Parts: sequence; structure tokens; C-alpha cells
Amino acid sequence: MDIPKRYDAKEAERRWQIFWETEGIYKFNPADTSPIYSLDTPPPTVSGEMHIGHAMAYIQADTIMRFQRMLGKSIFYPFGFDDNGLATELYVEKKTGRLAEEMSRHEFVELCLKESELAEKRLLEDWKSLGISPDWDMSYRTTNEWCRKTSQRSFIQLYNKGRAYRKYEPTVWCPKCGTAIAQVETEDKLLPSTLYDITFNVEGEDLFIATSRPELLPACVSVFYHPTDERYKRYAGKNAKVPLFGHEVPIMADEKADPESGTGIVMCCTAGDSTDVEWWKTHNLPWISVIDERGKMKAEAGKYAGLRIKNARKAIVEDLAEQGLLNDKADISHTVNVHERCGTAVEYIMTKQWFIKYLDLKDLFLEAGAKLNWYPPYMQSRYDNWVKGLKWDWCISRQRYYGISFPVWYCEDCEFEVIAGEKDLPVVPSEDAPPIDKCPKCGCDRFKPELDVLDTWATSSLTPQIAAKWQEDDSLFNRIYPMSLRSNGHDIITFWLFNTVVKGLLHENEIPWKDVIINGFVLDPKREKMSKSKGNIIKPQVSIERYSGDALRFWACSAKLGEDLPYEDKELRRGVKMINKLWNASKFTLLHLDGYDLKLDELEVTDRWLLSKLNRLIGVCTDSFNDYEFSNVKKTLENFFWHTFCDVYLEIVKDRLYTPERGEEAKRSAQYTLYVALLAMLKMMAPIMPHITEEIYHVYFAEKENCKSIHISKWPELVGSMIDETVEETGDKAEDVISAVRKYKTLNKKALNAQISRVLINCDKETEVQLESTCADLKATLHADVIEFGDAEDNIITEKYEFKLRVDW
RNA sequence: GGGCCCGUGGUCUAGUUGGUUAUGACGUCGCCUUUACGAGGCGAAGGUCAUGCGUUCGAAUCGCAUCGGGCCCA
Repeated sequence: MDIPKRYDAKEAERRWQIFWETEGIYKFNPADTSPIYSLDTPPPTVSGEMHIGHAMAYIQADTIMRFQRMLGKSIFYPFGFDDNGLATELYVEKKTGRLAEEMSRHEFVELCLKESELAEKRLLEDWKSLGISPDWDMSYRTTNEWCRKTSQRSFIQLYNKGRAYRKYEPTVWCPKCGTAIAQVETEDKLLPSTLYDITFNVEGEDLFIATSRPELLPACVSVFYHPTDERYKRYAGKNAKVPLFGHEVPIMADEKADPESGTGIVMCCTAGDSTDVEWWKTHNLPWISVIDERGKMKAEAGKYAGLRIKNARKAIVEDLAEQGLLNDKADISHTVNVHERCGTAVEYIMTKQWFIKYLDLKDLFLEAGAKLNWYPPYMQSRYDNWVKGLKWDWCISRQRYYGISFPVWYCEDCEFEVIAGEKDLPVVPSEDAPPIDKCPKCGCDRFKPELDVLDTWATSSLTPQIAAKWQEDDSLFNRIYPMSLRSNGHDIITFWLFNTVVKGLLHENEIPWKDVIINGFVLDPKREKMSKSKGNIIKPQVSIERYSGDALRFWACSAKLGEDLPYEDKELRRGVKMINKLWNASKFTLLHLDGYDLKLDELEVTDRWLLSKLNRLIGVCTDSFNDYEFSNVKKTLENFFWHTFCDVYLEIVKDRLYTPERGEEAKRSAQYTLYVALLAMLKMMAPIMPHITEEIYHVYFAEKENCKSIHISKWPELVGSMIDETVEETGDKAEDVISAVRKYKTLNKKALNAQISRVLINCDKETEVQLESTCADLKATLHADVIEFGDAEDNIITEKYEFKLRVDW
């Protein structure tokens, strides 16, 4: 057998990745009737690089899939890119330096498609370098024909169920992007601002109201104070006159007015924030719209019409001051709800939008959350809290260019909604004709296309349906859905996970998966969140280049589910060491297995000791993988391999392998044990380190097992009869003696192979019988001429069993 | 402000249905070429388990409070 001295990870990893792909090792076989195990992977957005957080999450999920594959399941493991929506538009605009407004809609869409395809080609190489094992032939991008069809079909079916509807609503709106956005696409930012104390007038009397948004004065529709606030109770039922604009608004009491904030009395405008919207709803207030879709003041703002929001604010403040209506102003910092993608403060604008009606289904959603198996379990409460706090239906329309079209046209006269036929999907209403000639309601024959596009989550919430060929291949879909597993970041439980549950329930009346694993974040070595501005980003490609993919995988598996993992170079270096150790230990083992025929007479005690422990290990690793505790597999396996197998067992059996005088039987017993143990350890390590284990497997075991790849070989079976408590105790006692003598040699500055003339062991009779049975191995390992039992003045006491020993040089 | 999670040697971490001396790794120090590996082996030092109170025969583990950190939501 010719085994190279060194293992070249960089060369080998590329070689095996190509081998797996060309040999179709991970291909899904629809004809395979084994139970299916499926994974709903997050399609990464093409707008960014693959970052270290992606790497961790994909690797963790991949270990599970590799484990399940070795259990003999039929693996359904798709991979997709999300190149849909606003994120891609912004990426393309930034990359090409051209704005969507500068060209025709068609041109911009083509540009986005072209750029995202380029990005995907580049990104795909990054993802493959992680050594993950999806069936690449099942790859998709969310803008391809099939996804567009699926997404539009979902919309049409929800429309037919009365779940999709269109209406005027105050909508969270980004004036910079000029689009409606979802609640979840906003975030709160602490920003500096000015609080203006403005003079209103109540029956000739001054009333001071504090606001940071005086430009909304024309949209003021009422004034609120807290019901218990004695200062303002006397105003109940009266009207306040709005300065500069002169209209009168009612003064009312409401719990949501904070007596501590500003002057304790607050104006309600349509609409500065979500509280304004709530007041508008609960108190049936009129809606005055003063800001347009692009953040300019409308005609309702009178002389300020046409000004941008900030300029209008400035002008109004100046006018107030001039007229003596500005009582006071103070610099403050307060939280502002901004669009997370561009940082612009959001507005609430009254527009016609498409919604998915689901507020009536909260109980159903909570039930679904309870049906899912959450790993870790406490993540369910994030989902629950989100569902309980929902206030609006799901707004699914976006006023953008690049995205999946609504399959909808409107009658130009009566706004009648014309929906595409499912057989015509996918459609682009701005380019395709509607399925009817005349409006069934008014007879008009002119139609206008819906130009809005679907929210990107409206599509990515269909990943199970997209992957499993929903309503295209029923037999496949029925076998796949609900899927076995969803892998999800904890930051997107409230959108990607929740929205997928919503679609699953609305379409299939069933939860989309059985199990959900939630992975944590990767932090920088100082345990701080990585961000571009801090400059502490770690690129996985650099880590792979420097330490290898297996080393990165080894690191990624050290975090438990849900837990954040700090990135540390030393942990990657440990992975490199592990690869090296696996290589060297295997090299040694396999050299001694050359020509071995797997024949066995009887096992030596120390061999039975190792095999007993090995079978326990198999039990632990199998259970841990089944519970998605890959970090426990990694830790337990690493410790067993390194310490028990390499440091103790290999040293014990060397003599039997090298010294013919020990006898053929003793050698064969060692060979059998080495074969079984190394093979089992490699297989259990394979999901974590797929390349090095494959390399070693092919040096020897592939031929023996007649199997093309370790990753489709059989997972080690726990043989209960091999677990033997007595043998384990015997071996543990021998190990205790070995480590005591090693310690003695070290303390006396002797080499571990220094010869000793005698070891005298003072122990009870039972132990004596036990140790006797390992005497030949003990003598060889300790390099002792004789081992004797009996009373004597001791010079060492063992750690674990506290035997008294005497070592004579 | 609400919800959830986390605080264990210098650093990262195991252990959390209460029960011997709290696990392992990195780092530090000392010793050693075990016919696989010096990218290795053997060993040493280093922890009042964030703090306080409580429950208990017994608490890293359970309860309460405080302090600190993180994530999500408002």
C-alpha cells in the first residue's frame, strides 16, 4: 500500500468536490423508495458576498444531511439563489452606477437578470467550496420561469380564496425608494432631532404642543392627552386651532398619550408613526394626506406644496417663529423607524396596495408554531411573540421594477380586477394581454396592467413548494411535503420562517416542515457583531484558502444550535491539526492492515475494551446527530479519537503489530479492532470533515466495502453485545496504570520508551486478575521487563483507582 | 418599555431533570524523538462557576433580586 506522507488539503478538497459532482454522489433519485429526508435551505441573496454566517449555517445543516444520507435515507436537498426584489435592484444600481429611473422598465429588468446571473456564477463556487452536498442539479433562482409561475399561482389561488385583496390603507412607505415596505423591513434608529414647542389655540387660550415633525401640521386631525392628566382634562370636548393652517381639530383623551413626553399633550397627524395610524383607526379620524410617494409635500400642505419633507419642516418652523407661535425648541435624540435597506425614515402613506388577509388566523399560526419541533425549543417563543404582536395584514405589493409581476390587470373604467389564468403563467401584465377582451362588469375593452411587483418574501416563502414541484408533479410533492427540516437564522424567524408557515397553511393546510433548526450568529474574535463599518468582517473564502474547507467545517460544528459562535483562528488551526492527526493515525493503521483478510479468532482484552467504548461512542454520535447536536458529535468523537484511540490504544497495540513473538492471533485481534474502529470513526467524522475522510476511505476501505464514496456508505451500527462493563473496567484500570507510569517517567525526566526493570502493583485480588489479563500489553506499553503483584513500598499512586505502584529502573 | 437567551481559570467552552475532587481546548511553564504524527507525546500551574439573598442535608445547576452582554420587537 502506497500512502503519501502528507495530505494536501487544498488539492484534495477540489478533487473530491469534482468527484462527487461528476459521480452524482448527492443526486436525488426519485425512483429510490427509501424514506425521504429533505431540507428546506435558505436561498442566499445574490446582492451580497457569502459571509461567514452563511458558511456556518450551511455547514451545520449539511452535516445533518450527510448523516441522514449515511443512514440510508433518500436525500432531497435543493439549493437556490434569491435574486428577486429590492435587494437585487440596489445591488445592480450600486454595481453598474445606473439608476432604475434612467432607463425603461424592460431594460432595467434585463440588466438585473444579467447582473444577478453573473453574481450567481461567482457565488456558486464559494458555496461549493464549503463542501456541502446538495443536488446541484436541483438548483434554482427565484426569478426563473418556474419560480415566477409558482409565485403567481400562489397569488391567484389566495385571491380565489379571498385571502388576497386590494385596498387603500395607510402603508409603511419609504419615500426614498418610493415603495411600500413591510413592517419587518424597518428598524428603529436613534437619531438626533429637534423637539418644537408649538402654540395651538383653544378658544383664545394658548396650548403648547411638542412635536418633532411640524411639517405634519397640515395633516393634524386631533389632539390627545392621557385620561388621567389633570392638566388637560378641562379641554375635553373642545377643539384646538392648528397654527398656520387654521383648521380646528378635536381634543380627546387616550391611554397612548404619554404625560411625561414633551408637554404631555400630543398632536395626531395622518400619519407620522404607527400610533397616529392606530388613533386614526380607533377614533375614526379623517385622513389628510400631505406627503407624496417621493417624499414631497402635496397640495394639501398649502404654500409648502412641492417642498421636500425636511425643507417643508424648515419653512414651517421659520413661519411659526416669525408669527410668534414657536414657544420653545430643544435638541433631542429619539428613535425613528427607518427603512433597513437605505436608512430613510419611513412615512405612512395612503395608497392602494395588495394584502394577504391573515390577522384572523393568529390562533392557527400559534397552533402551527406549537406543532413544529424547534431546535432549540426556546426559539418558538420568538415566533409566538411575533404572531401575537401582528397588527396589520401582510402587504405584498412593492412599487418597484425588478420582481415578480402581479398577474393582474384592471379595467380602465371601473377598476375591475382581471386575474391571469393559471395555464398562462408566468405572465408579465405590462407585456402580455389579459385573458379576456371585455370587462365583465362594465363592458369596457381597455385594461391597464398592474405595475407593482410582488414582495420578495411572497416568493421566498414558497421554497418548499418551489423545490417540490408544487402542482406540477403531485406524486413528488406529496412525498416531499411537509419537508423534514428547515434551517433558519434566528434573525429571520419573523419573516422567512413565519411567511413560509403562512403560505403552507393557506395552501396545504399543513405546516411546511417537521423540524426547524435555528442557528446563531458568527461574532468576531472579540465576541462583537461583525459589520463593514467596524472592519471586522471575516471572509470564509480566506479561511478556506488558509486552513481548508474541512477546518472551517470543524470550526462551524463547534457551536450548538441557536448559539452565537465567535470566530477564532486558533479554532481553525485546531481543525488543521485534526486533519493532520487523522491522516497520520490512518496512515499508521492502514499500513498494518495491508493484506489483512478480516479473519478473527478471539479478541484480546484491550481490544474488547476499545470496541466496547467505540460502540458507546457510536450510540452517542447517532443520538446526537438525530437531535441535531453536531457539536456534541464533534467534541465526543474528537476526544475519543485523539485520546483513547491514538494516545492510548495505538501505543498499546504497536508491540503486537511489530513483534512477531507476540503471535499471529494477538496481531489479528489488533488488526480487526483497528479496522473496525478506524472505519467507524472515519464514517462518523465524515459529515463534519467530508474531504479528509473521503481521502482516507479511498486509500483502503472503499475497495473493501465496495463503495464509491464514504458519504453513501453505511453509518456504523451500534452492536450492543460489544458493550461490556467488566471489560471496560479492566481496560480503564490498565489505562490508569499506564498513565501513572507515564507520569512517573515524565517527572523523572525520562523518555516514555525508557526501559524499566519492574512494576510492582499493589491492588485488590479482583483487580489483580483483571490486570493479569492485560499483562502482555501492559508490559509492552510500559517497556517493563516484569509486572508483579504484591505489597511493597510504593512510589506512585494512580489517579483514578488509587492503586499503589512501585517502579524500579 | 416588552419578549427571549447568555455570564464557568487569561481566552473559548462541557456540565444546567441538584449529589464525589467542575470537562476539554487555546495560551503559559516544565519534561520527553514512543519504528503514524515535534503540526507530536507526558505532565504542572491557573476557577470563591457575574453578584447578593433564599430553598435544601447538599446549588454551576432550582427561585427571587441586582449588575453586565446579546438578539428580536415596540
